[in-house]
Amino acid sequence: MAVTIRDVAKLAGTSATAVSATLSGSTNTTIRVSKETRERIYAAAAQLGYTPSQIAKSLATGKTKVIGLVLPYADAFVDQNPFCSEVMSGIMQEVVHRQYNLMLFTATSGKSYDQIAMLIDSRVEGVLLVMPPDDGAIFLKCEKRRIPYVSILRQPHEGSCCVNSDDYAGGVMAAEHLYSMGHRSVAILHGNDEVTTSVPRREGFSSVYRAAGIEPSLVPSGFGWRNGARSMKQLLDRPTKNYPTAIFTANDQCAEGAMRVAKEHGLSIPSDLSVIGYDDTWFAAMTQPPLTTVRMPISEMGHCAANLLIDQLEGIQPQDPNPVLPVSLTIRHSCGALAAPSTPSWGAAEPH
Amino acid sequence: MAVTIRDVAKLAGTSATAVSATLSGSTNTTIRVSKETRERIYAAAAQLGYTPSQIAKSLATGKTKVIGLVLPYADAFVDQNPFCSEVMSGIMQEVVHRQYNLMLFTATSGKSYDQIAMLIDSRVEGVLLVMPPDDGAIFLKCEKRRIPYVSILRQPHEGSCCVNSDDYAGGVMAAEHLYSMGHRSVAILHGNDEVTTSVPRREGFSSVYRAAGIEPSLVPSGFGWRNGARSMKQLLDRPTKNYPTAIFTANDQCAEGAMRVAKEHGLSIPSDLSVIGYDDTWFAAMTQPPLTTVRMPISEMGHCAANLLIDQLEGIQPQDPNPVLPVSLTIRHSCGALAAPSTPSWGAAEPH
DNA sequence: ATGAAAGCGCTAACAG
DNA sequence: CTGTTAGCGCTTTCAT
Repeated sequence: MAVTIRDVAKLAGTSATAVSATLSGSTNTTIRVSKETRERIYAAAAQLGYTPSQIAKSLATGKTKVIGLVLPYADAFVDQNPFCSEVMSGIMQEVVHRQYNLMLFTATSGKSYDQIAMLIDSRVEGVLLVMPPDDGAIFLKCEKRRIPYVSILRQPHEGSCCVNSDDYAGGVMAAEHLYSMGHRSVAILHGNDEVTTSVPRREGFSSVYRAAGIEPSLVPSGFGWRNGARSMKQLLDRPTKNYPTAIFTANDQCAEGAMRVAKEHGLSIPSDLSVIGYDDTWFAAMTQPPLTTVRMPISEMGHCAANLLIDQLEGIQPQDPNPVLPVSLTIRHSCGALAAPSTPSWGAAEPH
Repeated sequence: MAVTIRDVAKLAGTSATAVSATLSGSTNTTIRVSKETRERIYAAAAQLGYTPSQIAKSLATGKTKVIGLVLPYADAFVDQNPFCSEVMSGIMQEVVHRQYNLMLFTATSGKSYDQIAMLIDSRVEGVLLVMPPDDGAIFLKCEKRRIPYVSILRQPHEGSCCVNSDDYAGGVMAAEHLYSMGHRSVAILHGNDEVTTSVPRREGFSSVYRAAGIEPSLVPSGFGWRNGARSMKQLLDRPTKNYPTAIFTANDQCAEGAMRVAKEHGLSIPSDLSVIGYDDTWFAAMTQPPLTTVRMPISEMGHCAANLLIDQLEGIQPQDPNPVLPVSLTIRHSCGALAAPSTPSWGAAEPH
């Protein structure tokens, strides 16, 4: 069928071994081939249009050069959020750079994250897990089969790498920004606690306000725009004097939903209400007004995770098994200084 | 190392052949095993925690059950457009449903679409090509190596499947919608001609207006919001009487850019300007006002392409090698009837 | 109904 | 420097 290493060897008048050593570029062999035979081998290979069978190579070496990427499936998160594309993009960069391949596993509507575990087989040397469920069956599988894995967005666990960004610092940054602009009555539209990022973000945010004796108002929300819209409606159902002057949202989509409702309600942003998002995916620049948001280094996290995993596969000890990447603040136009410090009409801080 | 078929055979007191036949579920063998041995095999396999080596299986059978997905890389298109996520999602659905696996190949910033061709090897039984360059080296490679492929968004070519949606009809729908609302002076912010969808869309659109003796004004634009913004600025540089009352844009992002500029310029949408987008990704519902847009059945196209490819791999002749999926119109709030038919102040049709 | 043996295409010891 | 030999783990005739 296909042209094999032996066909090449025959044409070049040499052995399969020589061809293998020459063409596979494996360094650690004792095999050496003279320049001349090498030339003949190249020529023969070219003439025959030889392409090595990665499968046979994998079977022989036990290495596949393939890593698996497991993506979650949670409607709003995956479907309406550029997050996954962006991590994937970061991962891809690194994967091609280090000469690996990516195999994709997604929890589609039919299959849950755990069912995917079943699909991971010997073809995959290691896996990248994005937002894995904390108690996922997938971990057991990987451990039993001794498949290394690196998680993205997961609480650090003993004996495995987890790549995160500094959510607490992100919350702090957001709070400091709002506080410095004079906002004293603020609300947090936060994601649910199962998502690892939710708690530290709101803790970081709250810590700043608490230091000033203010307790931000907590509004359960989520990572889709509908969540933001719903939460904003709740906020607007309060008596006017309890309106916050600024809100810190679960992510950019949530911010959009909240802003939309606020605008429909006649508030203008940022003069009546400041809104700060989270993530800073491309979408953040698309809102109206463009969103001031905490930038999570998403593609960098992808890079980092891929690197960590491949290092592990190649026996390199990771410097830091649980890197926490820094976040930053991207200032656009959704936050503004409080209209006039003399007019605290919009509401006062909610006492603890 | 790993537990093999022979370990299972030994424990079950039978041969590798029997185990293979039992566990691989291959139908077309002459091998039969009695219920009893089968039981013992299952038990042994379970006890040992046996998992078959797909690699060895692939080497033996010549089938890998893996298809490759090749994604393009064009900044605005991939980075700021949910299109890729949505096709991928459609593809994944079908791929897992038909028990295949997906291997990802992306043109990252470093590698062009054609360089990716080099990476496609025997591990992949077939490939899915999204928006391939029309003269891509990848086609030659696939043909030489006899790897079946199916393209998404490519002009139909002899001897290969191309999945498209009905761009011409999409243009017609958009035009009819605007025309029926009274718009007589319209502009098309179109994508560049290299992208296969661009021409039929604007042809379909124009055909409707031409039938009424009106030639839409053509403004070169593109698939990113910046393109839309730039084109809108150009439009606004015209003398006021030449302003169109409605525009048909390259896609939803382009529409957003155009709307933003229009709004900044003091126009309100849709009362001063109607805007119609294309694609209807989730983003279309996020704009302000929410966008009326032509819905391209993106994930369906993914489904369709995956199906076509897998059919081919399994020797099933495709009904239609070049399916054209229907589009539809999603009406939101960016288009409105012309203010008053008696006030054609905004401009008149541009004569051909 | 079952097993032995011969590969799939490649790599890696080991001998020359 | 180079070739021979023996697998990697599975499937598949072909005998039994």
